[in-house]
Formats: sequence, C-alpha cells, structure tokens
Amino acid sequence: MPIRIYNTLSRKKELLQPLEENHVKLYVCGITSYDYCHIGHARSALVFDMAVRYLRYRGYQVTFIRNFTDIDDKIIARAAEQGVESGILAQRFIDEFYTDMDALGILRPDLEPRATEHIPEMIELVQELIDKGLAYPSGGDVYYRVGRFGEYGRLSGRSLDDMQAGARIEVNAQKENPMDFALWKQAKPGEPKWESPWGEGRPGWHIECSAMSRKYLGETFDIHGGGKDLIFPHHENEIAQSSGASGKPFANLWMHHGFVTIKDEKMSKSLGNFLTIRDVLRQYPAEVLRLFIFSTQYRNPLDFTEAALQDARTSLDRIYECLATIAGLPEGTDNGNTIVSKKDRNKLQNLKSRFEQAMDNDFNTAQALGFLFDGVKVMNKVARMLPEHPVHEDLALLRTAGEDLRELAGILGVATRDAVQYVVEKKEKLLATIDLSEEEINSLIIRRNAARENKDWAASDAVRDQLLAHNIELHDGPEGTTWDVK
RNA sequence: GGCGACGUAGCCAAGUGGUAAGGCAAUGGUCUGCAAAACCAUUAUUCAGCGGUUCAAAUCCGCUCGUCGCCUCCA
Repeated sequence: MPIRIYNTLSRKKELLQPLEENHVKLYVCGITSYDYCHIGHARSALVFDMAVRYLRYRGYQVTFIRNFTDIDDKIIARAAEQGVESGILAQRFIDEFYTDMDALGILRPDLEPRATEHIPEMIELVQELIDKGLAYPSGGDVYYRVGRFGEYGRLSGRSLDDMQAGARIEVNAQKENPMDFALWKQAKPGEPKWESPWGEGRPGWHIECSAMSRKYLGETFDIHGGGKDLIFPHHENEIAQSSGASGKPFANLWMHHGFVTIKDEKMSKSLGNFLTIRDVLRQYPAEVLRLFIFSTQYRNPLDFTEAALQDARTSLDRIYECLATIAGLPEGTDNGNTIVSKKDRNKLQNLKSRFEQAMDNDFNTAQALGFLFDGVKVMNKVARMLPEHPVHEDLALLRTAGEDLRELAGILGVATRDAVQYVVEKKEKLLATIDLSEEEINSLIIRRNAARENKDWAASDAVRDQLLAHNIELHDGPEGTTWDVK
C-alpha cells in the first residue's frame, strides 16, 4: 500500500515516491531560539516525530533534519534586552528546547544543523545567486530579485501583483522591488557579524535552510515540512533561493501542519495567548498531550481546551486499562470452543491493516486512533466474556491484539509504558492524596461489612459516605469489598 | 482588498460519489441490599443554508451565511 501525503505545492494528496528507493529525505524548519517553546512548537515536533516513526515502521530509511535558527533579528533584540551575547541566548533556549523535547519523548532528528555553523555555505549560495543575476548587492545588503524567478508565489498560491496590491510593504530604498527579500544583511554596530564579499554582516532568515538542506540532503529531496505560517514567505523564499541556484526542483513534497488555537484564535507570542510546553506538562503527562495533538489530522486547526485534555487523559487510561486487563488474563485450556464472533475476530486481526490504511492516507491519526479505540472496545468485550478457563486460541487472539495495539500506539508515542505498572502507579499517586491510613480504611470496611451482615443498611451506608468524604470509593465484589481512590 | 482553509450529534473528531468510524458526556443494562467502579449496549434519516450535476452527494459545482488563517516575525 502506498503512502499518500498532501502536498502544499500541488494542493493534492500525492504518492510518496522517494528519489532513492526506500529512503526518505526530510527537512523540517525548527525553532528560532530566543524563548521557551509553546504548544504550537510541540505540535510541530510531535507531527514530524509521528511521521518519521511511521515511515520507519513502514520500512523506509528516513534521514530527518531539523535546523536551529540561532541568529536572527529577534534573537539579537532579545539578547540586547537581557544584556547577554546573542550566541549565549540562542544556546540557552536550544538547551531549554531539548528539555521540552525530551519531556515529550521526541526522537532526535538525524542531524540538527545550526545557521551560525554554516555561514560559508550560505555565502557561497548567495554568491551563486548573484552570479546568476537572481540577487544583487545593495548598500552592504544582498537582496533576492523575486521578479527574476518565474515560479515565485507558486507554493503560497499568490502572484507578485496580488501581493503588491494589498500588502503593507516595507519602505526600503535599497530594494529594486518591494517584494525582494534579504539574503545578507549588513551588520549594524554591536550586532553579531561575519566577513563576507559584501562586507561584515549576517545571513537573512531564509538562506540558512537552503544552504543546509543542500549540504546534507542535496539539491532536490523528498519532503520539506513546517507550520502553515511558514508557507509564506519563508518556504516561498527557500524555493526561490534553492531552485533558483540549482535550476532543479527543491523539495518534491511540502507538508504543512495547522495551528494550535485557543478559543479559535492562533496561539502566538504577539497575541499573548500561548501556553508553554512546560506549563502544560506540569498538568498533563506527555502521552496525554500526544493523544490530544493526534486527535485531529495534522493539517487541521486544533483548539486547546482543558476539556479536550481531560478527554485525552481519560482515553489514555482506557488504553492502559485494556492492556493491563490482557496482561492479567488467566491460564488457557485446550478444551472448548472459541467464544469470539467472526466479526470481532476480524476487527482484532485487522487492527494493523486498519491503522495503516488510516496513516497511509496523509497521516490521518484521528482515524487511526479511532480504529485503535475500536480495537480496545472489542478486546474489553472479549476479555469480559471469557470463561474461567478460556481456550488458548482466544487468549492468543487477545494477546496478539494487545501487542499490536501497543506497537501501533507506540508510533504515536502513546502507551509506551508498562500497562500494569501504569495502573498501579496511578493508584499509588491517588493514594498519596488521601488522609486516611490503610489500617483505618480497613477497619472501617470491617465495621461496614458487619453492619451489612446484619442488614443494617443505614449504618453500612454511613460508613461508605464517611469514606467517600475522604475520596475513597468502595467496590463490593464477589471476592469481598475493595476500595479505590476517586 | 487579495489568496486560502474550515463549518458533521451536547462537546471533540473521522468519513471526499454508494447511503454517517472513534473518543468524551448522557441514557439504559449487567453487577449490587442500594450504590459506586468496571464492562456492554444505545444515542445524527442526517452532515451551516439554498440551488445545481448525478441512478446515487456530507462528499462534485454555484451562491449565501458564519468561523479562522496567510498576505509583516511566527510552528
């Protein structure tokens, strides 16, 4: 089964056909490191983490590159504010980024190049563009001559005329055309700078990705990704630079994920409505956040609400409890017949193929999770119906399905912990919040059971209410009374 | 103003030509002295509205309304 991915360039889902047999080369735009990362950054990291894990699961070799922008106007401005060197500030937030990524369980990319470590490559590329007449030095800066690149605007679906008609265009007398963008910026006093043929300065924002992707992946590679907000101008400009220089296609497929919103508005620094990754992780485990992120397909907007996170938490418990149930299945026997209906058996046996079918369709994690939960439902049902000594066949079916569930959820970075331990730990955690000792609880239960023996329901219920006031719930089962923290 | 996306049950969300996955919540059942927990079951004749194409549309086309995004740094 082929994998289809929505390509921003063609506005269609296209078959993934790597240039090299079975080897996918992926470049993703990483962060500009000047502040803590928010949930939007988490979505970006999580989406591509999922994509890479899935492609590898499907047998592809993946070379995954994600860069750091460690030199840029905002870094310089923030560093100046704080009175530190921009390189120090950039490194500090790269460290903070790693803290967040590790907490989220994100796999490290194969390569994480930094802009400042590729200045010579960028200068070389800028020179090539000048030599081709696609760029021009002007007053210590170098600009890209967008009018010379016929494809300009194709990715973002706009023409130069459209953009100039309605846009607020910065006034810059050094540019031939207001839409021309900087490849190289002359250093102002006190700013970080590098030697170049055009004088001391620093690279423009877009050139780093063109230079670094070319160095590590070649002139043309398979997939380039990032957030939707990078389509214009960043990725449009990258294409202009890279294709302009090479005369070849740049990335074959462009993958762009949607935003995280709050009250249906884009989460962003400028609106001040952002939550940092660590803010959220203080309240919810990473797996819950992952489940939330993957509850919708990556291209759609995703609205962040407490309720949605709570839902995700509940459904994560559901997966773990199902796995724990399967881990605790009794011994089997050879005598007897299966109790599993053909329909249920098929659902469990097809868990993988259903999951793959969803994921092959532009990484439709929402549908994939739907199939997984459908599997959980069937597993619970079958486990519940099992007799005291189930036949080996049924046990094997459940255990295999449980293993499949674990493996598939693992692609989303979910249900990666030991299920039995998860359930135990969850209970222990709740236990720590109560203010009664086990002895006190047990003696109250004994007292209640005595009352129940005597059918003194009022006294019995009084004890139950008393315990409930301490958040302790009683479960009267066939084996006696057990308790749990609510 | 230009370009684009989206609008599916109380909430979230799949489904992109063949007759509505899944999760949360709710309700019912099993269990229980009654409960709780757990599990199971049920829950949209209908997909923003109005037209059109088609044997057949939530899915394609047009218009209207609504929400959001990009056009400036942004994941």
